[in-house]
Amino acid sequence: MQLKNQVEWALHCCSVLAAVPEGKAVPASVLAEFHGVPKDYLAKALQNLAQAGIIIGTLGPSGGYRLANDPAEVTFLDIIEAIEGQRLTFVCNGIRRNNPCLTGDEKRCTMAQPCVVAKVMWDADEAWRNHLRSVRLSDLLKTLSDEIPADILDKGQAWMLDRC
Amino acid sequence: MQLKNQVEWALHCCSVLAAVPEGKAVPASVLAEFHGVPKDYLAKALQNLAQAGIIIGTLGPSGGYRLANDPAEVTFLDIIEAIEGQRLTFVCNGIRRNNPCLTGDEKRCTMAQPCVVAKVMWDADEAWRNHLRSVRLSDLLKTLSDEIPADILDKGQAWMLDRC
DNA sequence: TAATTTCGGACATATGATATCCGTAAAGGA
DNA sequence: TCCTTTACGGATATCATATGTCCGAAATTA
Repeated sequence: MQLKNQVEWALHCCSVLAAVPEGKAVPASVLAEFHGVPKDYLAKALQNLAQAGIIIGTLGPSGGYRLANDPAEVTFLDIIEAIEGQRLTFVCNGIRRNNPCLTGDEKRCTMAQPCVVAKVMWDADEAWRNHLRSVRLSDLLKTLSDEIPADILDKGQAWMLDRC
Repeated sequence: MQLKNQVEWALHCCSVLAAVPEGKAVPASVLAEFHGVPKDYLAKALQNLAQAGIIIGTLGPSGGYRLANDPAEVTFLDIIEAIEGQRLTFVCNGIRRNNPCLTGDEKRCTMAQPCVVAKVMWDADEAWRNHLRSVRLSDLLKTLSDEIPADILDKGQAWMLDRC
């Protein structure tokens, strides 16, 4: 079980877009070059983010992507679900249904009334989600500016603006 | 991102084995029939559990699988890791390495010093693991005996003992 | 000895992740 | 208006992993 590489790309891209000046849009090709990942495949991830309403794509020269909302409104979970979809990591195929000794009610396993195993797994899933929901893009920016010297960040800024 | 079906099978199988009387061993074929899953493929999952030291397989007639330890010693995480392996759900490919504006130290992303993104993801992963570590096979048995009428459980018991 | 069982390996198939390519439409600049 | 740039959507190819099956070897018991 492993998250797609696109998740890593999407998170870093959103982090970049959150730091770009208002009104500027960054093309997929620039984001791809910046991160050293294949442009066409990254484009798919960005399209997913756009469909989820996290970023907005604009056409034409000087077009590209920008954040749709304030960085404080975007959680890690939003971004991850845009890429991975919203299905849970554990799916209950209900193999208790085949248990020759259970009857009717005991066999059921639904979201509302999960079986003993599914309940534990889904609770764990929820713990994962809760943590990801608690971290916002704005938190990421803050940590970045704490960890990375300002002149380095400015250099990145400049590199980016140079090609938008 | 989705856990293998084998995880569901392994959890239910361990739950069954935990309820089997001391000294009895249950063959893979019986566990497969009980749950209605393909015998040969389930066998692979059981082999993984055996290699992880969670269950013990014995050869020959009246052979089969039994729990290696007390149900109170076995956590959900133990079982899941036996099937899925121990690698984290998020792998950092370090795309910051390709960032043309970072130098030396800023590029690194290790377990000891994760980058900002990896840290959040790995913390979330740890929250997931912590929950799974907190639930033991004995807890499962307790919940089962609370939820399922005793006569049904006994029926399952009997069905099982009938073919071991 | 014969039947049963785990064990390990080899193999086949299906599904999803990764990646590339192309045509279309929209928008901006010359 | 024309050309370039860009996102968008679909089609396709490739690779890794999950799923599933089969077989022979070794061990154990009746």
